[in-house]
Amino acid sequence: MRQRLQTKKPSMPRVGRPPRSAQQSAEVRARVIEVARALFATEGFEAVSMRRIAADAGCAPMTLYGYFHSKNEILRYIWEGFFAELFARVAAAAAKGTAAERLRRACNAYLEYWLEFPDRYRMVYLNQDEAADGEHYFAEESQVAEGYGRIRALIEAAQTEGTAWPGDAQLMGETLICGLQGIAHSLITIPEYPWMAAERLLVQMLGVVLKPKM
Amino acid sequence: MRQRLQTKKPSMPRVGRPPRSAQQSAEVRARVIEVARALFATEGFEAVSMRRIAADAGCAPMTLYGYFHSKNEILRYIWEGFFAELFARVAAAAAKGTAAERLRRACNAYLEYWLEFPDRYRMVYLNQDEAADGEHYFAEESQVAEGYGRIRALIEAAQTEGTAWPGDAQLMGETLICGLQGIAHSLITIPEYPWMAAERLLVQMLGVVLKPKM
DNA sequence: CTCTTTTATCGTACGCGTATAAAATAATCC
DNA sequence: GGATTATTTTATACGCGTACGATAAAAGAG
Repeated sequence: MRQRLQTKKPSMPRVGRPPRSAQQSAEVRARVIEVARALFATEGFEAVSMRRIAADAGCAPMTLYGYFHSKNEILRYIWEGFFAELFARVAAAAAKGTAAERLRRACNAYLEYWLEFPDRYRMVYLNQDEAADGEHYFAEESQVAEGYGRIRALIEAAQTEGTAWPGDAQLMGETLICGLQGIAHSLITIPEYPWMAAERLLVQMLGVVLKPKM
Repeated sequence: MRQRLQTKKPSMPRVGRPPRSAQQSAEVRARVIEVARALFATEGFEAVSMRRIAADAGCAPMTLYGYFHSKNEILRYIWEGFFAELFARVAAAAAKGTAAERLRRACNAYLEYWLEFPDRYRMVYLNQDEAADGEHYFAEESQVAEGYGRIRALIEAAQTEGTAWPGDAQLMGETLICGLQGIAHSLITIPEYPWMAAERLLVQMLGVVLKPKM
């Protein structure tokens, strides 16, 4: 009943078909992700089936499950592209100027990105499923936590500039992020309500951090 | 090929099985909604199938579609109960005190409701489908628009009190609502991030409207 | 080569939401 | 009483995500 003892690492079988190399896996995954990205972009996430992705990728539907846990995990890989573009825009917007101006423009770029691509917003933020154990999550590590940190740094710089209110920069940053998120969410998911213009809401929201302009 | 001319109102057939009375429709709908509400509350929206609702309601699955356009429309009827409880709590919280205190407590009650029932939040705000023509939407009419109006009135009262910043009360109200929504959304959908306490985020967010306390 | 073992791929099947069309029902007309 | 007709109810079927088990493939062992 006991597993056969191995001479090398624990559970390294010496016989049998070898598992895919990391490179093979990465290649297949990359092809599937690219196929899925193109389909989702033109037809939308819900409208594209795993059968369709498999057909375009040249394999059987269930083969995809050897590389991804679920359709949603494929989507989560595609988020990376969204966030990369988003953060590139935000970084470009916040490249120069006073700390207050950089913060203002960064927030504006953030908001404009989601309002320009509401379908992407829905794919990311109206996603019901939460990642199961071992799924690719694309959580705080990498870009997102880094972006949050930059917000806080900008707030601290604005505070030393005298253009931001004094107070806990972390708290102010999280509040601002929630506020931006709420503006995007409300305008995108309740479009039938006659919201004020996003720029005006943003200016008002920035009041949690920045003192009013002269 | 032409329809037969009718003597009474246009398209009032005089023969054939008569349509359900409004009361019959209402009774069946109410029973289905109650059955669905109970099931959704214990098992969650996704986990409950139309077949299951139909079995509990004592009809064939497709019969439900004579009374509702979709599973999501059933859910939208159930929202009404959520919002009724929410607004009752908000109204109770805002019953007495200065305008600033009432606003603060109303916002706190709003936020606490969703944080206490995150599943309800997800059912309402992570809902992908938008209502098709003719579906029961539960949109601004009734309670929600009324709630928004009350927020604005409280802000105006706080302005005359001198406890709120001057400015466009409508703009400030929408910004505050977006901010509350964003706090709820972020804390509920990204629970793995170490957010600051909701009360602190709320106090900070109220800064878009209220002057700091002494 | 064949046998064994491990992994990769895929065919089949389940329950889902719901479109469609057949069946049942309830009324009037003759 | 049929026969007709408008409406309600339901049986069937489709494509979906994916669990499960069968099959194919790739390696060492003999």
